[in-house]
Amino acid sequence: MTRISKEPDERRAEIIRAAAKLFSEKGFDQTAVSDIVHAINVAQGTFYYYFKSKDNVMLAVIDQLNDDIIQKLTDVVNQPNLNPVQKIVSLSELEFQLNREHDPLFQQLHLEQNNGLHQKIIVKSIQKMVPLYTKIIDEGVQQGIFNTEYPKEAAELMLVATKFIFDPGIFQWENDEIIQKGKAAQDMSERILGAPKGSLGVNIDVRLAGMQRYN
Amino acid sequence: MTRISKEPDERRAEIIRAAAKLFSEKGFDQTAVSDIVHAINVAQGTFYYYFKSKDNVMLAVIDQLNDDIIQKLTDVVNQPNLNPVQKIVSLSELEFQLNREHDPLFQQLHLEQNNGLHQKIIVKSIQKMVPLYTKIIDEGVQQGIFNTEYPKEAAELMLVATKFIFDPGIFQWENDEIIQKGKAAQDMSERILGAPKGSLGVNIDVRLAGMQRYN
DNA sequence: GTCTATAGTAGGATAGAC
DNA sequence: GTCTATCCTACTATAGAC
Repeated sequence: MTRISKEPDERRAEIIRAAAKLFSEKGFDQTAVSDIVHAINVAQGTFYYYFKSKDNVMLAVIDQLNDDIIQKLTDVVNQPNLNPVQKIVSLSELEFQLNREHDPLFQQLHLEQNNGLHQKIIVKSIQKMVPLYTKIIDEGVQQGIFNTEYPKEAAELMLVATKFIFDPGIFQWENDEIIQKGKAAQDMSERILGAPKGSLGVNIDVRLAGMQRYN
Repeated sequence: MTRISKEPDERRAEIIRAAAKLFSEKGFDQTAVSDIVHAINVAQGTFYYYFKSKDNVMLAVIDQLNDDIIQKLTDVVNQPNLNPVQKIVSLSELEFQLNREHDPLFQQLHLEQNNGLHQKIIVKSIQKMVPLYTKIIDEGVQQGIFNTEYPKEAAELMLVATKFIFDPGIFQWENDEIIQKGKAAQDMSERILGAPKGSLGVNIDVRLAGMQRYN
């Protein structure tokens, strides 16, 4: 085969693009690395020159999508005319709107065999969201709406708990269990943040829906 | 090779034993299924007759160890002469004592490539511990020491958060971060359970150490 | 129902030439 | 940076023996 050299960034992007397409169409497990390289006429070795593993290219694909979402969520946090409670609610609503649960790409991750990859993606997503929630909680504390000595840890705990507990790939619950856990999450969030009982109850349905979906 | 039939349970146990030995000695990834079957002179087909996959036999190995631990923890919960706070502390102390973090078998699970398997094991462990903590919290509520409408969900939230956050295979923290998160965990646990501030602070050092280790 | 022997497939990953 | 060639090993298939 004739050798065609490209700019590293371009080649890398090319691989990601082809991988994303195939993962969506055929599924992650059904797509072999050889499929990806055939699609763009490069050798298997070239793939491994750019990516450590097949999992790794999936991570790159997801990262691109997530960066987009994080940017939009950041805009909400920086809204000057929302109070902290409104911001938390808006964040949940936006997560719900932007959720990719039904994107075939994300469906792949809920399969048992992709647990490891899925976990990495959840952890990355949490790490990006923690600063956003921390900032809101900090504001709330300053304004006397919330009361906690541990804003960052509270954000982490709530994010880790909800992302993992409500992920259908990790725990499987009945519908009534999800409703109960949603109510509990509201109660416990209020306690952790030192917010008045019921204050985070606005739009609880939307928040619940969001919890079950976003990864 | 001559054919030797054994009781299914015996054969199964034999495979688990051999696998545990090899996984400990050579590592999980470095042990091929062919190594396991050679060690006990059975055919590859026999292995797959008893286990669906290599991951699966690792799960069986870990399950055996965990059942042991759960039994001992259950004994603590059933101690009649301990109050709920003492029980929670004792449970943490015992988890610390029995922790297998330094067992080479468990070390394997913290390797990146075994994330999926590791997660399954954590989830299983949480599912077994939730009833224990729920029972303690229920007792505490009845005795007016705790105050929550969601004992089970509180147990789940605390377990999920601590097991995942403090697992070195999932999140990596600096020492000072761990200390800070330990303090936060105490504060948030008290809030979630509706326990007096500082009431869960007994032996915080031991609880912290436990959190970082047990999977 | 339990086990062997054999043969093979699939596909992720790597080494080393160019 | 790219390619060719090859490795490795989890897993499957099967046909038949106890």
